[in-house]
Amino acid sequence: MKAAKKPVISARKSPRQRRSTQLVEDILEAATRVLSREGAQRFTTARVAEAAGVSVGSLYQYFPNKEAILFRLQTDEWQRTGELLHSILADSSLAPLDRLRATVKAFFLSEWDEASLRIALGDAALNYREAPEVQEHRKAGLQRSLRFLGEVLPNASTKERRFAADVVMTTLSVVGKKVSEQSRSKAEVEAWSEAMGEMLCAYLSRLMTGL
Amino acid sequence: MKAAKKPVISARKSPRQRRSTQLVEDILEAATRVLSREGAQRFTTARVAEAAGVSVGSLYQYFPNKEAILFRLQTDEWQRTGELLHSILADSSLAPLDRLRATVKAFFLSEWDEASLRIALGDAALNYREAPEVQEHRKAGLQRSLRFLGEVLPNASTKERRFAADVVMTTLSVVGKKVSEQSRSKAEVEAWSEAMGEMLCAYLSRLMTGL
DNA sequence: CTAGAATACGAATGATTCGTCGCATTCGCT
DNA sequence: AGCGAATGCGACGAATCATTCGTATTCTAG
Repeated sequence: MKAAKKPVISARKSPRQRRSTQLVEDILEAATRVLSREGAQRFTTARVAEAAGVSVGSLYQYFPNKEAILFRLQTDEWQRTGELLHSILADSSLAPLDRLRATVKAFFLSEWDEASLRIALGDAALNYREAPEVQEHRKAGLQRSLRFLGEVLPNASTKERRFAADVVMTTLSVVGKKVSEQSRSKAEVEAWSEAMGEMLCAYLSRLMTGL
Repeated sequence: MKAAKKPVISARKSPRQRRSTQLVEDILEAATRVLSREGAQRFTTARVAEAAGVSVGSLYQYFPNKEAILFRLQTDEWQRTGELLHSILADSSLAPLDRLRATVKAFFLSEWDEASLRIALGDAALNYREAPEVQEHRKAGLQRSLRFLGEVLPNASTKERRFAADVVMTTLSVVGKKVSEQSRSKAEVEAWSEAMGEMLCAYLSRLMTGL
């Protein structure tokens, strides 16, 4: 794979007047619609602009390129899901492993009911896979799950906990994605979420006793 | 996602003379090189043809379109890996769960040492995700793993075994892909393969006792 | 009210790519 | 050798896109 030119992914300039603020919102909303309805392949600046009732030129006033729009959508999505999951994982009214099960279920259902958007976002992510911004978000997500693992594996070293967190979170996200990709019924998704919940709990249980 | 025009993925015509047989081989070999070196994004018929020392026109004599070449590469890959994994999973000189561990390890290492090709093939797969041919291969792979699950879960119903096989195989393949995507050292990949081996074994063990 | 800044527009540009078609060359066979 | 079929060629048409830039419109401060 040859080195590609470095992509700019951050925003171009901030809106200063009210109309332009609205314009950026319109663009993001339209981008979501286009992405979810047409798929990553057909996500083009022209289509987004049209769906937003805005001209391409205006779009480029606030986003340096197409990827920036996609990355923004992805970031917002990560934000939302991250908060959802973390709130469940931190809820101390349940036993730790039950929290994990609940988290898995919530995640799978959330992926499921926005499947077309999530799938398209995933497809689009190929374009900025190696961007440092992505690594940042990944690390941040891992960080947040570390508190939970401290609870479950109090005797493990930090390194071991980091690794376990990585394994659990990666498995969760990647299987969740795959499952929602194969458009299944809600019942099937729930069955999968239970299976994965059990699998992850079984793994952690083994680590708990085995360390 | 709007419906796209149906893609033709099978071969166009079979070579009849020796030179054309050679030509097809050259094309496939070149396609592998291009895909692995340039990535899915830059995989174009022109580049493949040039790398093969062949004209685009000739290429289109034997492949109806670009996807057909990619799908052929993917199929060959599946064939090889499928056989590798199945041979390990069926080797009765080891305890079942140890066979599973060995399978996981073999799979992860195999993904790892051809990472750039596997990644690019995965990226390219977006274009024919829903093609029936893909489902076929998926089903076939699942089928082969069922014998193993019969050994491990003799008391489970066929339905339960099918589901468990799906869960295990999906998790395996999808995590393996992700891990090799984040170009890691061989040692890291081995650590992951052990972790996933343990995770899958822990899951199956729980099913064995829980049913 | 008005000037100048901010914003919006969208046609034009340049780059890529897929797949085809008419013609040239080579092969296999008698 | 010589004929018809198979094979190989690569310029070309058509399509799609990302991004820019000159111009028009709208806002805001004074």
